Amino acid sequence: MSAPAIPDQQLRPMRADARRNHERILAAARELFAGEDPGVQIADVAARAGVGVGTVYRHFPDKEALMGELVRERFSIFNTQLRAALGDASQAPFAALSGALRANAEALADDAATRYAMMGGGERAYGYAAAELAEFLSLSRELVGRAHASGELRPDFSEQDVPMIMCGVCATMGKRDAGWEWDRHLDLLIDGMRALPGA
Amino acid sequence: MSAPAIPDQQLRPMRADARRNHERILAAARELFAGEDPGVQIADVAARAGVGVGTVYRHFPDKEALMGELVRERFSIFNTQLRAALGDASQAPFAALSGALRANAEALADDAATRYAMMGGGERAYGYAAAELAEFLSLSRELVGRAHASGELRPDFSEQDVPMIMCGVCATMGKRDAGWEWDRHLDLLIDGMRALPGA
DNA sequence: ACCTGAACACCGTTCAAGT
DNA sequence: ACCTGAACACCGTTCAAGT
Repeated sequence: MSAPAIPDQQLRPMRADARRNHERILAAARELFAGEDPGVQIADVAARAGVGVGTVYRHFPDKEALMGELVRERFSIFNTQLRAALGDASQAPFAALSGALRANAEALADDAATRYAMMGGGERAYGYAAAELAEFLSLSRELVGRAHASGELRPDFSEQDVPMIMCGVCATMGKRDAGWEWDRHLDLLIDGMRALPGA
Repeated sequence: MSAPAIPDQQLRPMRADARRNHERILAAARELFAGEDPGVQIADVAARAGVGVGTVYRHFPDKEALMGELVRERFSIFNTQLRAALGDASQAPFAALSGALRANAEALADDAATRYAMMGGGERAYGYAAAELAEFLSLSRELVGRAHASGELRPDFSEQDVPMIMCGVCATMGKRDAGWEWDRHLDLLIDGMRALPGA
């Protein structure tokens, strides 16, 4: 067996300097991916992190893996939000679902680096987040099921529509001079999710 | 003055062989961009078109310009569709707007190459389509205005929301194993666009 | 006028040498 | 164990030579 793809997840703890470098590389990637320049290079990330390029490749097998780690961490935070919505008994089921969508969208709107990774990392970047994606769908399924049971959600809405909505809204965030607002985009979608009053 | 960015639009007509090469390059790009491989190279496009790489660069100043031309042609077709919707007196205004959205989305769903150009061409690719984008917004404004006048459209909907919706739906098309359907995405948005019955 | 493709420049990735 | 950065490979782009 070769080294794990993401040393962060390996069984034995990393040496102190390696752990520090790992965090510095991720922090540098977040700073640079969030910037204006769409052509961020691994050498830039290494320089910003204060390490050699080889060290970046020791921690992340390729550029997509570095982006994939940002995606993975973001879905982990999404899942925390979905669990909070499931655990909050004070909200009606539809409000819990739509509120979780909005909270996740707001977090993503503030995180240009992860949007960069999500939009530009290719399919393989999502592969690194497979476990978190499966958990995301599972939690979505529970929230959607409750909202169906309460009759507030349109009958044909499925848990797959939760990531679909996040993907669509994410694509419209942070476009310069586009002239639109992502939160109104989400308003349209959430209103479209409601069960028809007469049905 | 240097040569125009897109020879297709220059004042004097191209020589017959140049025109044929121009079309062959675009056809090759469409075929390759629509394929599975996300890393299409200019050398691949040139080989498929049966020309040298220098010929590709003679017709398109860089890779983004080649993608931009696909975006430009697509918005030109979008505009034809919007004009048809405006000219069809048999439809109610909301149906004309939502029908045009759906027709354009269906066309885009069948055109993976242009989706590739739209998602991966960067902001500059849209610069090549500036005139068509302005026309798209102008036509959208008229369709949206009519639907507001008839009271069927939610009051805060603006013409900027038309490209926003197209962008969001486009981002969810053609994802392998994503488990969702773009046409249901559009259903949600169109239902969210309706004015509230009680308002 | 336009075409060609070898040459150049740039950037992702590797790996031999170092600590 | 981990780090470094020169070297390599690949691909976008240019340009001198050709038709």
